[in-house]
Amino acid sequence: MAARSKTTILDIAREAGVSKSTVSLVLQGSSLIRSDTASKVRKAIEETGYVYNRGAANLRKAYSNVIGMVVNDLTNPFYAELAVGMERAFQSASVVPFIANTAESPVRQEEVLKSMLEQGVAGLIVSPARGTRPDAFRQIEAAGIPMVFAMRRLPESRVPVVVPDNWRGAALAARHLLAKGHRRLAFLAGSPDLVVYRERVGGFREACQEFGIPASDIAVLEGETSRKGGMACLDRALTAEDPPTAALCFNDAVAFGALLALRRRGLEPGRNFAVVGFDDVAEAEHYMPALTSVAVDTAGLGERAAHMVLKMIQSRTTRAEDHIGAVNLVVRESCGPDRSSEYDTAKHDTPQQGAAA
Amino acid sequence: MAARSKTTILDIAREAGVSKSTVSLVLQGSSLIRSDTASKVRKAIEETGYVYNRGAANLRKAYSNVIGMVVNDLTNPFYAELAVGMERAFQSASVVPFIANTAESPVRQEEVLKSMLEQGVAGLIVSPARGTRPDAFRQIEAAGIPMVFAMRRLPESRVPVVVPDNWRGAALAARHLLAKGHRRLAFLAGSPDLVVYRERVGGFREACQEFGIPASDIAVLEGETSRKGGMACLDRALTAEDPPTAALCFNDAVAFGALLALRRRGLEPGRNFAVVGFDDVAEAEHYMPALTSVAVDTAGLGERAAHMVLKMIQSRTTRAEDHIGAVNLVVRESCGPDRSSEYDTAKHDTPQQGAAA
DNA sequence: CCTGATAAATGGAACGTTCCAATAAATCAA
DNA sequence: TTGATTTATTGGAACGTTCCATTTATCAGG
Repeated sequence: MAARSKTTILDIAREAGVSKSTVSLVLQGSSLIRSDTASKVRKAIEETGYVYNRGAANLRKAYSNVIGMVVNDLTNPFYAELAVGMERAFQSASVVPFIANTAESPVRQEEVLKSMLEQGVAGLIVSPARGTRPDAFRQIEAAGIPMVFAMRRLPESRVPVVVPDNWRGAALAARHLLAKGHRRLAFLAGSPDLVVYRERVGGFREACQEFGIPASDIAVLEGETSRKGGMACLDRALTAEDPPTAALCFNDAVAFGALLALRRRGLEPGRNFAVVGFDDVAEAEHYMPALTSVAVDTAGLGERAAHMVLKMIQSRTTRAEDHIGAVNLVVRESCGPDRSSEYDTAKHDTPQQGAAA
Repeated sequence: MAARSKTTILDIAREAGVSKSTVSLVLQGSSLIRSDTASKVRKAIEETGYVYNRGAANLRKAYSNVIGMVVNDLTNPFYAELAVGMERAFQSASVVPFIANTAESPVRQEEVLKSMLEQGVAGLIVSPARGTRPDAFRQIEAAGIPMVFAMRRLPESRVPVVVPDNWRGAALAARHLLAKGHRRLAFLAGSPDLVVYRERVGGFREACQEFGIPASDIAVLEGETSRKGGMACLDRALTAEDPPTAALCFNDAVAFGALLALRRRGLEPGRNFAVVGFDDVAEAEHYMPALTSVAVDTAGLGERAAHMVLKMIQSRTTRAEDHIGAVNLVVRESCGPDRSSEYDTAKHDTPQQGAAA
């Protein structure tokens, strides 16, 4: 049914009675072309249903307008939000981001990266999958393609990163709990193969030390960083001989799981046990109880990463300075700051700006 | 720092002491090449850090291995899940899906589609943005590119669709509420510019009619299809002179909003007011109270859509039969099926399979 | 050792664009 | 009117691949 012959620049040149070069110039919006010829050409383009072949163009031009965005878990609203922030930045730069999901699989990640390379992306924003080998990006670096890591960093990598101030965020959260009088604390879920984890646990430990909490009174429990993992970790924490009274969770998903597990045990989050999350996803505000969490301005970080890679492309460099994003603790109800547990209008978060490290 | 000269097929031909044609053949895994020459070539590829230029290849081949996936709202976990289902299907077909987000903007959608066309996608899976004009896909259809709509359909379109059985799902849910004795019902959020909406409201009305409910006793309230919209709609519903006792929500996000609004008013969802959602996102099971919802097998539909477009590409057609996915009602706690409101171990959902229409 | 067949490798044209150098057309100063 | 300038337009050679038609190497069978 469809006329499956492709129209090229030559067809529309013939149609408009000009040369292919003229058409090309028009396509690029050159000012060298008289405006009446230009509109003649544009009309022909309109009529023939011509579609520009970017592959052919890139062959000659050696730079493209697509930027790859590789994320490790799209179903996590956190990463979706990151992606949205990036798109916002790209839109005004007339580049198109193509998103691909690795589902936390290094193998899949390799495929995806290869495909993006082959497609000729101008730059890359990557949130590396867990368990990524150090040499996974060798080829990209060799090709000199600008790349930045977002939200996650690799141990020994020279690739610039855009991450929140994990250490400070965790310390902030822990101090909040300590200031409320808690003396036996737990850190729930995550595992040390992620640098983020080490940073967050580091901040957590530091704050505990400041308050003179003996190491024996803090429990750091590894586990899956999901709702399920949170439930499991909390259960594990509470079965200890001398259980903690408060927990800092690796991220909000874990925190939601912890809250759920508390309820299941007949404990009331906020009153009997304090919970703090990390990331401050949109849902945190609307949870029951509303979750106290470390806000990292996800979309802002995404935007930042986008600008970074854009600038790198422009200045044809593969290096840039790391950006450590400010964080701040958004206090809501899950630590029971006020002893009332009414479901009144959630107090509006007034993000007191935190300084970057 | 980086050696910014690109290696081509000729470079590796020289390196391996063969012709470019041979290299090309090796790249395609042809059996015409003796295995020792092949491995010689592969070694050269390895050493030089060569990256295949798919743009150049497509120029000659006129078919590509990328499929575009255009979704209207990535931050909705529902669509993210859809995307994941699609990826699963594509992975085994060695095609790479590139995801782009339109954020419900027809303008952005146009840009994104144009870009994908230019990039030479072999096929397209689209969940159209709200307010998409009927001729938005004219160019794609003219180009004869296989396309399927997922989750949403356009009023007068011949493009094949993969959607859940919205009508039946809504009817199922409404009957559930009616069977529980509710006689004043509301349908919350959404608006008639979406075909999905009309289908769901249709099923809802049909069920009410079956039970002989007068039209004056059912309230259909339009509104934003978000948590916020849900809260607003519920508030609106309850201020009516003779308020409903149960609501079917356009989707789960709306339902979560409705539950929240109930709590804010001091009402207990499940006991004082029944709420049913639609889509059954992962979160529904873990909510408090666990949300009764119409399950649509999102990932399955995504997979289905992927296979559909794959098949269309293979058979070079632009037509296919619509797929209407089976739905079933997952009964949890938000309609208070049992009058106990304990937070005990959530009853495990036993999805009694519903037949397709 | 040759013949014919088969297997393996190759050169060249094409794909649709951009860009440079060159030409043609329009404009201007004298 | 003419040459000098400026403004518009154009052909042709790339870009990195595939694929067809050839050429060259390999191998049986006589």
